[in-house]
Amino acid sequence: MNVDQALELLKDQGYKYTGKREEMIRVIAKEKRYMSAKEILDYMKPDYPNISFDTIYRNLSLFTELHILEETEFNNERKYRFSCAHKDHHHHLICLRCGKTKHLKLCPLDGLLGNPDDFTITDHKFEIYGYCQQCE
Amino acid sequence: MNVDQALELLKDQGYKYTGKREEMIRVIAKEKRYMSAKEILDYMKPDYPNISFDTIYRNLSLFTELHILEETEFNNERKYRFSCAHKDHHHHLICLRCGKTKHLKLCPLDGLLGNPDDFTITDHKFEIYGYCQQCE
DNA sequence: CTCTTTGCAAAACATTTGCATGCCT
DNA sequence: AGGCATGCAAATGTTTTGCAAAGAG
Repeated sequence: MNVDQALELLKDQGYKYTGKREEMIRVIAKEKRYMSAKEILDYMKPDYPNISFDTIYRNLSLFTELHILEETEFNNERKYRFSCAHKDHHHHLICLRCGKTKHLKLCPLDGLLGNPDDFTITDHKFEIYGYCQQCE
Repeated sequence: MNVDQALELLKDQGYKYTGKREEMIRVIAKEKRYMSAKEILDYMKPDYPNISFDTIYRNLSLFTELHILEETEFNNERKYRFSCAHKDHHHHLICLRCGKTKHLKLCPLDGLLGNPDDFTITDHKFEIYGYCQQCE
């Protein structure tokens, strides 16, 4: 999904266009990495000095609901991190320092032969952590 | 590792034996599932009415450091479980409601052909979430 | 006796909510 | 105009820290 499609989706679902929403999506799309709410806020402060955490959080969860963003946690931080969603199911290598991501086509669930009979699978997480070249 | 080995390890490392530490380890070992700090606290309240979150958290992070416990997060909460006897590298199916786990031999990293050259892998996480028979 | 562990209280921190005002459509 | 979006302030919930008292070796 690109920025324009995301904005289109918002509009289609009856949500309003605001400059803040657009900038939030643009920043996260441009960075191509998992960002914390605080990082996103700091990015927007220059353009919107009064912007508050509420707006960031409210929009982050809206975007996540609409599958515009993906959410994860790592580094034991009680912090959500967000990045742009893609259509295809995929997983990530994630840099523990800067949050940068690399895509991974491999999905380990493909190696499983359907549901175990005593457990209903609803979701899964496969992430590889480490350090990218710049952060090494 | 079993409970006695865990207590032994504590002693060997110069940490003191206390009834609270023992009960914490016993409870988590007995439950065989991921528990939150609050769940552990509630379990111990009857025996130690004055026990506080500080003690729980301080001991949880000590135990995790010593690899007596494993740590993960889901449902937006950090959870801990007793690190079981399995020496082998493994992953889990985890019940999102009760935290119960099932072992999984499959490790997706085995399907990867070594390190990508621009990313140093240090760690990974593969967890399957869903609901166990009782919680369904 | 000495050093660790604990409880208490309060701080730190990320996140959420109520309410009144402001802005998109 | 009408309803969603936002800022402010305050609440929530989890985890952490400083300090003095209690407990283990």
